[in-house]
Amino acid sequence: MNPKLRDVAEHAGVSVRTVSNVVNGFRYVAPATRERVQASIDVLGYRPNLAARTLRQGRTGLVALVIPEIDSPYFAELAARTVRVAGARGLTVLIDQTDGDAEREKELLHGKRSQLVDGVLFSPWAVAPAELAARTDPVPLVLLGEHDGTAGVDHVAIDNVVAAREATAHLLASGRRRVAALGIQPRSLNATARQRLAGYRQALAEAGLPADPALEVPVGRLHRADGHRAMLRLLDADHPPDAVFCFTDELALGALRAAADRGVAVPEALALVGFDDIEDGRYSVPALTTVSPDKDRIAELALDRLARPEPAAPRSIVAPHHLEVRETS
Amino acid sequence: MNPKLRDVAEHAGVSVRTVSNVVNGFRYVAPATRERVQASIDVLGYRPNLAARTLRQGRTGLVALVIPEIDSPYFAELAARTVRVAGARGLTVLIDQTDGDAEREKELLHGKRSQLVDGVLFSPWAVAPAELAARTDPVPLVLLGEHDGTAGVDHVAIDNVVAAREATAHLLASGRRRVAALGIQPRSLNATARQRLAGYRQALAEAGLPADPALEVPVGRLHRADGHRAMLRLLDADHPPDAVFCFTDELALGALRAAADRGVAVPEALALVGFDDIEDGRYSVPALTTVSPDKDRIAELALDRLARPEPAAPRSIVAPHHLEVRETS
DNA sequence: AGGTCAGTTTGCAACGTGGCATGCCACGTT
DNA sequence: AACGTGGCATGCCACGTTGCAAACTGACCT
Repeated sequence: MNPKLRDVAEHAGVSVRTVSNVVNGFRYVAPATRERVQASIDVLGYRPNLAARTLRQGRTGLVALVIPEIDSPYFAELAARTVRVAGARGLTVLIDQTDGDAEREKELLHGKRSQLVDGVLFSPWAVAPAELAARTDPVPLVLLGEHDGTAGVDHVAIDNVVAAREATAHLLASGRRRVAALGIQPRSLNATARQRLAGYRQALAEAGLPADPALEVPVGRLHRADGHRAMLRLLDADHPPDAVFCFTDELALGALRAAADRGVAVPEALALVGFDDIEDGRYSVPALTTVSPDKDRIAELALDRLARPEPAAPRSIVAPHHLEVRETS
Repeated sequence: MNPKLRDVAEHAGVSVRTVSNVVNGFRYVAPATRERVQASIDVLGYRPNLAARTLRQGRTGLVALVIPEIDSPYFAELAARTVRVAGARGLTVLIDQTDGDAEREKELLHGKRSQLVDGVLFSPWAVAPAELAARTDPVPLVLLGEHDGTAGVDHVAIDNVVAAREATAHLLASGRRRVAALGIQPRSLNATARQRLAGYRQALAEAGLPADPALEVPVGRLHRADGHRAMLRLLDADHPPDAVFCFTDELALGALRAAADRGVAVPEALALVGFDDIEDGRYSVPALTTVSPDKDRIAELALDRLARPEPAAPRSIVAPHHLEVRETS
């Protein structure tokens, strides 16, 4: 059994309360006492029991990060930054992986981790806005990435519509005329994909181009395999595009591989823009042009929001982004 | 304030203990009672306080996963699998990121998370074996990937020496004669790098080739940028290699990019083998030949080991791996 | 009738900690 | 001499839960 305050107290010949005072750096402890108690702590190897402390003071120092998949590079990078920022603030991050499963998301939304965490950073995939609005769990929640605006919930995200418009406009500016959008989620409530599609269409409209349904390409999920498959189909079809705006870098990397499979030169015959600025895209051949969200800022803003002392009115916070032009465009 | 057992008990007109029995699925609760209590739970929105539960029963249901960087794809993939396997066993994973910092690793090793977690999965980077041996913290620990064998600690890893030998032999089998090893960690205690180097040398020796110090290439860390930099130097030097065994896929992807920068054809003029089988390598152009550790198995074995009821004698468990031959060799 | 037993419900105590209020002492002030 | 003050140490209690053991019920058996 681990030593407890009682054991330390007996060893040092003081009361339990005094040991607690030493542990918590209470002001009025005589230096001699403090020293003696500290010595006992060291000798016995005492460590505060976090469960008891938590029970007593009602806070855990834990934050849940709920994401679809930790091994998707964008989420991995976001998680890494979140853990780092949280650590600097004395918080520990606990990861929940939903695999995009609506049931799992619902559970977590409605407090499956309640009482265990001081806050939840939630990156939804499948869950409906109504579900968010119906939330009664008192633990603070900040939505990451989803930005649909209907539910009265805090969220932090970049402006997906603007970013998508910029990315598409960038492709159009280089003279491309058949620009596809790859990453549409037909059966999903995913707001992000919808916003990126909207931005894409805006850019086309501004360039006086009609939206061509054949160029709005749906995918199952947003992985390399999906991008690869979809791109092969596009390239094998009658009128292949001369550029593709991919809703994620993973899709784009899959598409890039498909172009290589078909011997299509990138960027000469086919330009690509991705989204997320994952590390992989910097070293792909050719290197991937992409929309780069400021992930550090997202993590900081989200944790700021969680740390607010009292329940404030829900806010939408927009994180910065920029277009990182590399070799695929 | 959240409702507690007391509140539910009053609402349902039963004792606190009975509510607890319902919550925990205790056998001997009359169906009618159970139903009534459940109704009260639903009405009040009761959720068990995990801190109190933890305090009472001494277990938290949390497992710490201590890794250098969550956004390194290998660790991201390992983390994803760990979270999944843990979830299936009713455990939650908490991520600690050390950034390879020895101090941070030491803290965590010696129980910074003690009392908060039921076990620690530890993937060390900088920490010395002596530090491991000196560990007194009673929380079960399983080492991942490090396999130096001196410290009396559980660990799970693939056989790095054999894997490295196979990878190198594979390159030699295709007629390559100047095979470099990329990923040596000169200033680090990292056992993994040493084992992979040993395997590489074994393969050379078996082929009757001398070890050439110029072909044993050190790097700072194991990222794409390091592989890129080191490969550029190799290619720009007098006698560039005709094959490279990279100690991680990330290094290999950086090297691949360097080859593209210098117009060196892969695999014709330069063959590459990586290590880790990360998703990126499947979609790179050309796709990366790599040593594939069975990450699912590693996660399972490690959690098995953590779950052992009583302190057993420390064991080294070897997880399976295989060589995944793709296009770079 | 008394005994046994499975099923059901309950009260008490304890997990280890920190908030609170209070006690105690030495010293300086009125 | 009485009083006030600041520094220091302490005891009691509650946080919400579950283990334990006991108690009660009715049915069934001897």
